[in-house]
Amino acid sequence: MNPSVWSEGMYSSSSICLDGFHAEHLSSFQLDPVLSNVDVSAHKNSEDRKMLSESAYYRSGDAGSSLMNPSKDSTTGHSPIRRHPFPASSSCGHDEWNLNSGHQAKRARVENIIKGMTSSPGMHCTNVTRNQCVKTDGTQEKETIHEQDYVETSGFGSQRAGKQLENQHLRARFDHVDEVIDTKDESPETSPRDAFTDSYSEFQTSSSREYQGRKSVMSYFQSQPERIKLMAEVLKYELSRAVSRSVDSIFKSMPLIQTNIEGNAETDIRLQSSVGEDESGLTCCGNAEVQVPDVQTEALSLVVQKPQLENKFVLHHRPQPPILFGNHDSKDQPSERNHEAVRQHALRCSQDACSRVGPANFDTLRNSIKVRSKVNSRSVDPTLMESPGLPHVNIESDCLVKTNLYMLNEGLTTNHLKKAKLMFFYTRYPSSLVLKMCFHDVQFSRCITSQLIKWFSNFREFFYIQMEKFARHALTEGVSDVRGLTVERQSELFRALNMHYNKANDFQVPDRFLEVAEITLREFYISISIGKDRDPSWKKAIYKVISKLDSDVPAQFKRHHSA
DNA sequence: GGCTCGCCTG
DNA sequence: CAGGCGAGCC
Repeated sequence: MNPSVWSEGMYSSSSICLDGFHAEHLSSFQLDPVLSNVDVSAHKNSEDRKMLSESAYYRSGDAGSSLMNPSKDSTTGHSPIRRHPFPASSSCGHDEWNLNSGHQAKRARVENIIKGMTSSPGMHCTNVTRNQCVKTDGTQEKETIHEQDYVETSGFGSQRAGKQLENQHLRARFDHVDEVIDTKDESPETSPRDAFTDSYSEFQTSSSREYQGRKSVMSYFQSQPERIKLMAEVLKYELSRAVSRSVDSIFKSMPLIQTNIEGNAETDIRLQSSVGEDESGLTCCGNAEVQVPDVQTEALSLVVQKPQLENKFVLHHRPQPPILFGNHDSKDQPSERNHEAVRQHALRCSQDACSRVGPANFDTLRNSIKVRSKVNSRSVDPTLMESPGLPHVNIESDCLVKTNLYMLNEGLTTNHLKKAKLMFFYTRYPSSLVLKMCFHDVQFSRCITSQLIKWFSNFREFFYIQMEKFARHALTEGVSDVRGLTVERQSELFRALNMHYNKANDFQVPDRFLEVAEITLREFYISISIGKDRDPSWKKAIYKVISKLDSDVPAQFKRHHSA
């Protein structure tokens, strides 16, 4: 029997043309490893479903607030502690805020503001439009600033010009807030909100009779302690803004967590949709190597970037370096260090924010995050920014959730396994460095490393078993010339290997792997043919030969900023 | 002693 | 594929 005929004719009867598949792959290759895989939509859809369900879990607030905030009312979804002096059903208490309610209620509210207890988290002001309820609690806070302004301006009367300057300062500071207040359906006589809205205009046009009427009532608050409280409010607002900016800086650097921490379905959807609009074409990790028109498959791009998918980190990223704090030189920055930096920074920031901001400013912080999400989602519909059904999410829980979302995978996934199998086509004995390079999204530990090593051990085991089996089979078939032992894409041996390591058959197996397989087959054939297999350790020599045939793992498998 | 490897087993 | 085990290496 002709050995060359043996290798092909014996095993190629039902072979498939993988080269044809390869060409097909090339035609469908796209740059984006995560989003361009239209041909694997079925697979991706299942992942998306998982993502959506998991993100919905976060959005529901159950993950953050219910578990983490035992004080939350499980039936209403809102905190049972309602610090706002007015019930939500009264449109922020407008009806109660009348002249007859007296000064005590106002004082109580102002004192609450100063104490940072300005709002009930779940309250939604129904009589406001545009941006007011975007930041439900934050707006509430700003609204109270207007109340303060009104108090001050109403108390101004014919008094000091310095007080006027003070109010003008406040006017300029909160000028952008003025436009958010709607005064519909409320008469100026009975609506304190209207009074607040118009306070400055009334202040400037002191001929307003309504204003004059309120002035006499509000003059109660013109005392020095009230001014101090007013300034305290300003300081509190500044602190809130500073905290918000701090948090924003985190999310600018790590936008991928915005979707999940927000708990806002609209935001989530918009972020998802904006992904497709992102002209940068980069994933959150900014994988540059995927833009190299290398010969690889969609399956590879799926597997390589799959951890992001599994972690619901599907958001795109602007061109700036993704996750660097302090050091903006992304070159030669180990990904592990970047991730660790993110974790540490997020932890510090979140802990810092949680410890510094008062209970009221937690809400401001939360709303700042909320708005930031909208900003990044591009086409922002202000109406979507109102989320009446949005359950109150305990900001402290948010802090923990956010921090956890920064974490790396602490376990290997099935996609890591798929990736490892594809890597086996290049390296049978990967070093720990290569493993860390290729699985940079995994928090390496002894356990993880051992598992990866074990995987490749299992891969080798299967590989060598197949080699021995086919070598013995060739011997029984009477193959006498080792040169006739070849491994080609049509051969049964390759099909068995391909089925094991590349079950989906959508990865272009490198030719080098065929060469290595052929060498291995011949090594086994020779050893068996000369009786070396009687030595219990006869395979060791073969292993030693094969271990020297490893190739470099392509850049697609490695971290994005590795050379 | 810790680690890796291969073999065996489930 | 993972766990257990022993061998070998450093």
